[in-house]
Amino acid sequence: MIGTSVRVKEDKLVPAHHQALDHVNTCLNLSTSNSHGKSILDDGLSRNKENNPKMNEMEILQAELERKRVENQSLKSMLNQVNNDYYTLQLQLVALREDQKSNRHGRIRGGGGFDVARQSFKDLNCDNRGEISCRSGRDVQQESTNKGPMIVDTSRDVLEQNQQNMSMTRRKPRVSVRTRSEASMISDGCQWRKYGQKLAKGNPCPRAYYRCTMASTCPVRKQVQRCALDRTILITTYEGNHNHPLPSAAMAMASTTSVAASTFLSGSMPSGGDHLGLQLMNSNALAETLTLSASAPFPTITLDLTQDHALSPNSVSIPQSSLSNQSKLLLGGLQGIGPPHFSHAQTQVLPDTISSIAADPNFTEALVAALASILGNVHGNNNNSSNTRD
DNA sequence: CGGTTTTGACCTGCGC
DNA sequence: GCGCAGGTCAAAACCG
Ligand SMILES: [Zn+2]
Repeated sequence: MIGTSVRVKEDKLVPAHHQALDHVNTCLNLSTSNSHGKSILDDGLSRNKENNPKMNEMEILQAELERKRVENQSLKSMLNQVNNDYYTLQLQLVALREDQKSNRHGRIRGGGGFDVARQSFKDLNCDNRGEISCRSGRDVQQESTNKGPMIVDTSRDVLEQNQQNMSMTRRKPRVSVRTRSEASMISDGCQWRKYGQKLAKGNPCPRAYYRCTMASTCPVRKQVQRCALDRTILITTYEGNHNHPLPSAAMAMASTTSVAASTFLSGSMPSGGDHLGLQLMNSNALAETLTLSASAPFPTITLDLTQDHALSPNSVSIPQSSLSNQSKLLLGGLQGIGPPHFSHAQTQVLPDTISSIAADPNFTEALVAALASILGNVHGNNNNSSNTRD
């Protein structure tokens, strides 16, 4: 049982993060396990040298197997750690850049000055790392949207930001994923607890509300609802960023939603309107449609994974030049084509850090892995341990 | 028995 | 102010 789940996780992990694995390999000291394996190997050699060459060979293979197993385990834990760190750093980088930019251009951006990068940064602060102490009680506010401020910090800056957060609470970006699925919920690696269900107007299918239970203070929520027009389509909407370490299985989706939200909030929406859509092809020739919308009550990024194989890359409906850099960054990552190229006109807007993230193949891999896991869940079986009764 | 789901009540924002 | 709709709470039921 445990072995099975580990193997599944491993299969998902390795192709998605082989770059990270390479990186791990360079710094991982495997000498302990290697020498250990070798000593076993030598013992076997000395004992069975004359008697049975086949036995000898078998022991060699067994020792080799054992060594690989130990190596594999340490690599896995290492990879898990690297993934966690990577996700954390990624959030911090995006948020930090966003923070600097907003400091430069004044606190409130025109159009949609969403504050989630900063929020995710503070989410990280209330993580189990205590070295950053500038927490302002954001998650309290985010949790209790309508219950008034519960912060005692009297610093003017903090209060000002709190007020801004209050005004922005209703504008938290969301990342919506449309998938074809018979199951009640796509499995994204996280643990969720259902806390409500509503019949939304205009949709006979009820909308379910879930909250992340991997940490008691985690602000992440998601809504799951079937499409009214096509009930085979499952719409999963994520909101917020995890403030705790994630299992590798959940890392892909969390990274994608987090980066997508950060992408969206980082401003630079096309000036022509508050809604755009485009279609893209990833390396597996599966078509997705990405929609950014700021006109909805909540700014929402919709990732449409319901259209199979039929779309042409020519169907991009919006010229790339009208996209924000970060949008292109995300799309480039989703397509698995490596770092995107940016026009000179927009290079100024692009933070170096974002660029370096984009240039990191791990980033691309993570995004592609998210899609792969989603698609795997949709096209494969959709069993989710926490929702077997629906 | 602890965690999760169910479900009616409640809260809040918004349009009229 | 009122009604509506979306979202959340929390007690009870359920489950392993
Ligand atoms: Zn979480």
